[in-house]
Amino acid sequence: MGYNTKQREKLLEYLIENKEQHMNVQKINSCFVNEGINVGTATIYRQLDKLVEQGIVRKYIIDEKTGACYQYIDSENDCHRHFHLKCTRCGKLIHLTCDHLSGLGDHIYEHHGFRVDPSKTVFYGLCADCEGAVQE
Amino acid sequence: MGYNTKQREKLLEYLIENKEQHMNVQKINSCFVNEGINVGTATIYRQLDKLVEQGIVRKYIIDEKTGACYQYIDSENDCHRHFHLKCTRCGKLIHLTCDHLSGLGDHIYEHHGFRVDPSKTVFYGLCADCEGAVQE
DNA sequence: TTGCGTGCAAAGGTTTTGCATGGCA
DNA sequence: TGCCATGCAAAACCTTTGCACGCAA
Repeated sequence: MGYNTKQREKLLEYLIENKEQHMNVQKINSCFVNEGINVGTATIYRQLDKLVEQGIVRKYIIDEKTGACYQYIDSENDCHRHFHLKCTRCGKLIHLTCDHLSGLGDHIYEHHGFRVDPSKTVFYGLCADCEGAVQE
Repeated sequence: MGYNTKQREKLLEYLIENKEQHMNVQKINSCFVNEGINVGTATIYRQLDKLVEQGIVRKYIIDEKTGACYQYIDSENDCHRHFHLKCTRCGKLIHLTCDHLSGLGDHIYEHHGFRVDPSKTVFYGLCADCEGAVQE
């Protein structure tokens, strides 16, 4: 399982504190800098890889430009069917909870033989605010 | 709509010729080199951006490491009404017309106030063939 | 003590940008 | 002619890697 270094602890602690949001390496890095914690970027990447492999953290590919995002998997209310909605106008990212879309992946798999990967799939469209703005 | 330069024509021609598969900038570039056509990489990126914006080409993020892929949108299919499944392994694009899914957009709109645009939304995952191949 | 983890810097890759030139309309 | 498009090179960006050192167990 690997050593339990203080860098790993700090990283995990930070991800748990921010488990409602997506974090990328940039955010993590600047937070550590602000708090005076010195953790090399390479270490962050290497530890994140391990955390993902161990099933503790989930990695999302939402936007090629901002890089990969990471999120702690809260075992109490985690959902593998967690999808994302991204507004093409304002760029807002909305997390869609599993209750509403549960069964979507199953349906596509059972009826169409396709195994959807929610960590890569993003629904594009207009959020409520932007749809109103466009129609005016 | 912009000028109709010979670089743009060559690029579009090439994408149409290969409309069954997705192409990345590297492939496009080396093909042009082989044919003795000189088109700068920056131009390819800039033209692809425009083609995507104009709805002529669709852009895919399959894998963060290999970079973006592009594919001509075949206008014979009515791609505004159905969803698309993209296999991250073989690149196959599946046009999914399904009653069960057509209610999906309505559901998301009614419950989350988000207007999904099916022509821009792609489900990433593994097709039946590739899922079988991976498991072996 | 053993060997994994770390930090730094350099390298890897894709994509973007600045600027002078070229070409479409 | 006016302005957008192009080409080249440099830069920006995220991510990975090599290597010597440090630290957990």
